[in-house]
Amino acid sequence: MARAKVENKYKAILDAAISVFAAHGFWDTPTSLISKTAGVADGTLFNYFKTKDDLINEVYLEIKKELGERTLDGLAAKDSIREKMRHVWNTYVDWGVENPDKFTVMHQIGSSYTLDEKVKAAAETGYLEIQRIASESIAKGEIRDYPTDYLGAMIDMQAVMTVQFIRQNRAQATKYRDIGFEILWNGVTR
Amino acid sequence: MARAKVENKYKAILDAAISVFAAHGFWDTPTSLISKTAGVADGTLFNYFKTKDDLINEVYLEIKKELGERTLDGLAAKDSIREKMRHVWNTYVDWGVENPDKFTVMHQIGSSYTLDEKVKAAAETGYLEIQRIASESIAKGEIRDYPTDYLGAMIDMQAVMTVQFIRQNRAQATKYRDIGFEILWNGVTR
Amino acid sequence: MARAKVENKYKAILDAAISVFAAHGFWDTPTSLISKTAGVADGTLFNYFKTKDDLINEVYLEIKKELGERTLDGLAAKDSIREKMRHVWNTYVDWGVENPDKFTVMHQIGSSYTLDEKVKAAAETGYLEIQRIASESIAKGEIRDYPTDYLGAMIDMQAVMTVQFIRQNRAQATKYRDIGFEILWNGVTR
Amino acid sequence: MARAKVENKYKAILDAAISVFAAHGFWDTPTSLISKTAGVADGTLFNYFKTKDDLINEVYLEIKKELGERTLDGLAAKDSIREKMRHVWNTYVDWGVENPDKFTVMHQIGSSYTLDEKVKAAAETGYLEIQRIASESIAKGEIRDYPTDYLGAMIDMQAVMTVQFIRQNRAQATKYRDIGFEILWNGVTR
DNA sequence: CATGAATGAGGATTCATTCAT
DNA sequence: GATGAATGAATCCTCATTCAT
Repeated sequence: MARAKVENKYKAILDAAISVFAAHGFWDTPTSLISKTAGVADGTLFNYFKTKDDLINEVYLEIKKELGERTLDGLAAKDSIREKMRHVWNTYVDWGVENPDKFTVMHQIGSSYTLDEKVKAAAETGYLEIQRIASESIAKGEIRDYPTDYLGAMIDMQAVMTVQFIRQNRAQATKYRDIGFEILWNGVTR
Repeated sequence: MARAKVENKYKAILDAAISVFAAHGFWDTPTSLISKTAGVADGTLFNYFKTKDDLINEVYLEIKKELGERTLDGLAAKDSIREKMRHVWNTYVDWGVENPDKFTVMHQIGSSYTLDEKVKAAAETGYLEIQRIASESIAKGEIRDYPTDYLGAMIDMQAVMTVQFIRQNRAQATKYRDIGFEILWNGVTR
Repeated sequence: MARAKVENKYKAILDAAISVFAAHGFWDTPTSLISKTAGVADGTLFNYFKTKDDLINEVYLEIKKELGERTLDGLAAKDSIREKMRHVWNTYVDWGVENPDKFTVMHQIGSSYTLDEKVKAAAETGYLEIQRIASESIAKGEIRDYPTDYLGAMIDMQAVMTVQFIRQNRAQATKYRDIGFEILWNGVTR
Repeated sequence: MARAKVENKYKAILDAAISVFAAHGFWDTPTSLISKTAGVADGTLFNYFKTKDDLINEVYLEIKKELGERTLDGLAAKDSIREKMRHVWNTYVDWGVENPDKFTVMHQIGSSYTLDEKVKAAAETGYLEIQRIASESIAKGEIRDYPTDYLGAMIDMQAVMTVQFIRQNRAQATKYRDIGFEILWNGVTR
């Protein structure tokens, strides 16, 4: 029970951070606002995260992990490379649309913050399987022979953009999602 | 010292800001570091930019303007849509590689800072011609019928990524630049 | 240090403010001087008062409250209007002589600072009883029919002046106090 | 002509200072606002007044001088002490009502600023004649034997208060002016 | 004399972090 | 572990004053 309470607080702080980071940007969000939002005392935050930088890194990692797991889920069941890629793409985009705060914060941190090397590495792990699949397909000649990390980054960016467009125009969600995939697919196959 | 080197100082501060923003991120760069780097007194910065926010906006606008002009230069001389697109792509990527600080800062601000609406609008103006060309080509059936702002954003993101890769691997500059264009072109045409 | 000497610190800051305000004027007293005088850290002041303006308002209110209570104390026991007025006058003047800093600061703020409307209103409350007594006496024809707020302001100003004179000449304290009252009484009755 | 221009600027700065001091208080009026209001360059102000403190002292002195002269004007023609006092009172109050800015600034500076001793002394000179008349009357037994500086200060304060009331209620100007005098007269005579 | 850009000390306020309870 | 008052370094910005033109 005591343990549960602790876990709750850790989670509460993380969630609060995501929510206020999304609203104000991590760099001008006071830790006190995070603790207030989480319903804990100012000092408590520092029992769970040594520094604010620690918290930022942790937030990033947590989001990445969630997204990674979600993306992998059901991936193995897909047969063709096209279906696999479609699966990855759809989960990514859908998750971004459903979790606007996490999505925003993930990219905000990713593009404007110098993450710990360890965290950066850990964040990648969830995506190794996808890289592996890509390599395999390249070997089979199914997709063009581009560096797999370049391909990974490309999917990422394309998704960011697509989600942003959908958010401004929810009605067109499916349309934008399909366009995005089409471009991607056409771009990488021959 | 009345009439002095006014224009110089404005420029000096702007350049200093770009350089230190690139190194530390705009949100934790003290204005005092900017003025020191620019070789002016702390207070002087505020003679040229009312607030730090003003400076950030101005930095963004200035960079966008430079890039816009550069991209347009020579564009009209190109005949086919493919050549035009190639021209835009190459100048963008080359500029990004040659101006790493400006490139970094532009995207850092663009993705993590809420710009003034006026600045946002002004920043677009340099890119209207490109949008116009895209529309024209879509009408002619040369490229697929995707929203032009979506296409614009895509080129932007693809370029960001490409520049980042090239910077980590200067030797492969041309290769990455070509791959990027190929993906783009294949993605957008049929 | 959680629960610590909270009340003490609030009081310490308030007292320090009064003391340094009296010496330098509230408008060119740095908050840092106040905190130093109070024996707390610079930042601590802002835990108790949101802004310097807040502190100024609070200082004013606190002084007014103290004076108001002091004036009321024993007032009801006096029978005639003359005795009541004499009581008010004496306490006011005596308090001013005994508390030169509070007296100075109260009038400095009162005459050169735009107080919060709320504070202004709150500051009045302690003096309503006096106004009531004045009204009553006017009704009974004991004192002339002048607006009561005008009468109130008059007593105030007369007291300020009297206290200033006494402070420059402590030996004549009683004499000035009596003269002041005499003028007042003669001015207001027929 | 050159001379005239200079005089104009001196006057312009002084007037500008009075106007903005009245609006914001002298202690948070930047000298740059004064020069802008006066229509001169920032630096020009310091050609006429060595420091801001100098300017404040000068402003005070100028106002006092004007009021002193105005009060004296026509005073000698009055016969009785009552008429003389009435004259002084009326001119003072009327001037205060007609010149709200000067009036405000004069008392703001007088009550919240440490004036140069020289200026303080110079400011008194215009009022010596009034003090002399008071002494004379006391000697003749026409008014009570109170210290003349005390009497002077009293008139001053009473006037401040009266003017403030009139300003909030212009319609009652004459009424308040008369009440004020009545109280004063009753207070000082027997 | 007039100008106004340049200066930099000073000042209010914020906020990550600590630590006694 | 939880708390939240205390801290003080750090930061943005202001403004009186100077001085080269």
